[in-house]
Amino acid sequence: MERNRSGDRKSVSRVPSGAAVMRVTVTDALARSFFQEWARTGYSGLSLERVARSASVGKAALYRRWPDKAAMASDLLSRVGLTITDVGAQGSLEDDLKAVLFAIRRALRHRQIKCILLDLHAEMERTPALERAIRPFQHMRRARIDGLIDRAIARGEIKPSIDRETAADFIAAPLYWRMAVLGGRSDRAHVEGLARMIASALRT
Amino acid sequence: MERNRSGDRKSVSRVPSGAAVMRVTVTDALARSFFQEWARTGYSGLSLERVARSASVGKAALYRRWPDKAAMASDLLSRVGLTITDVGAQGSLEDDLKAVLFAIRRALRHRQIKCILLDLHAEMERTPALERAIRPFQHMRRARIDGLIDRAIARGEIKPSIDRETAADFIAAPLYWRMAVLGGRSDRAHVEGLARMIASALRT
DNA sequence: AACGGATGGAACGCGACTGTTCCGGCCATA
DNA sequence: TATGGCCGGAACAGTCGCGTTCCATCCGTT
Repeated sequence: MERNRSGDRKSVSRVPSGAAVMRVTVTDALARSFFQEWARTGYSGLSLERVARSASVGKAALYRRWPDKAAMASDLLSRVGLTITDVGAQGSLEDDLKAVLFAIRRALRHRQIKCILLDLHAEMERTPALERAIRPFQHMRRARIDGLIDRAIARGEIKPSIDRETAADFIAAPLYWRMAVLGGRSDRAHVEGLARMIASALRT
Repeated sequence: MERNRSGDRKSVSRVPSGAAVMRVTVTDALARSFFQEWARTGYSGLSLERVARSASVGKAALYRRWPDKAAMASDLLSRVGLTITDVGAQGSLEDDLKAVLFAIRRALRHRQIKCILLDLHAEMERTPALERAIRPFQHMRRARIDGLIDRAIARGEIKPSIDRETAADFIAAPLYWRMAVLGGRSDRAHVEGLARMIASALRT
């Protein structure tokens, strides 16, 4: 085998390409393929070579942007973080809970997000870089739930002495468990029942 | 390179081995190494070659027992299932809950079990064989929780109209979320608070 | 209009894992 | 006591991904 050097007869036709500036379309295609492959194969089975191939992009273009898998994951995750929108304050604890739960449900309904989250939680134990990348998300979620609890305390709906950490666990966990871990569904009635039960737990 | 066939001079010393019956010690060593490696590298990064190596066992001995990774995982998981013991009925809903929660906590305290569970939940989405292997566990857990709920209904502590599925989610999820997903701790007081809050939610 | 760095594509050397096959040696069972 | 078939070890061919390097081409910027 020989390199395809000048002087060789053109072995196969080549598609034109290139410009003096990184093209956003290439970066976006790589990001899309990265998440798609992540959901399909899991993080540890994720091959950057395949990512580039499925994005119809040269491998060199990928490695010019990110040095390795962990850096790529961290960078892409941090970008997604920026697009998260807050849910406003509703009138009561139960309505606040419903708003948060519906937001969680909206995310977990996407099979891709569900798979990546499950995989991420498993991989964090082994790849500290991922844990660092995901921390901002956890803080954001925590802050939102703290706000929710503050409002409920101000309204007198729950006691100020509540263990906020455990309260936060109660809000996120059952829906995640049902949708992500068990792979079940969650309709409107389920979310409303959940909100009622969580509210009852928090009032304890 | 040549095979090490009869007639060659002994190239290196070889440790004696072999018998006409599969040795349980070999099977056990493979099982131990399998779970150890699983926790370390995750299912998809799990190499049977490494499993055999770390068990100090020939690769052939492994492949003589199981045809591939999925079969090995299914078989070993089903064996572990047999060792699960039931927790007896306590006097009240809250005490029943505490018993179940302490059992869950005991399991999740082992880093190895925690890692494997997280990984399993992520991998089930991709490897149907694992889903099939784990189903008996889910049924077992479900049956136990159904029993707990039946007793509480009989005592009049909760309504017979309760959504048992959601109730089961409430029992398992918060502790799993805290210990496995977030990597946090759970002391005795936490479990007791959890039991109180879950009981309150179930009574809704 | 000219520049220069990005582009798709191809290949490289390396290392790892897979599933299989062979061997001589050994020992639990019948 | 005889022996069948398991044992560790080693090698195999094949596949795959890694991270790098080269090329000729192209086109957004200045």
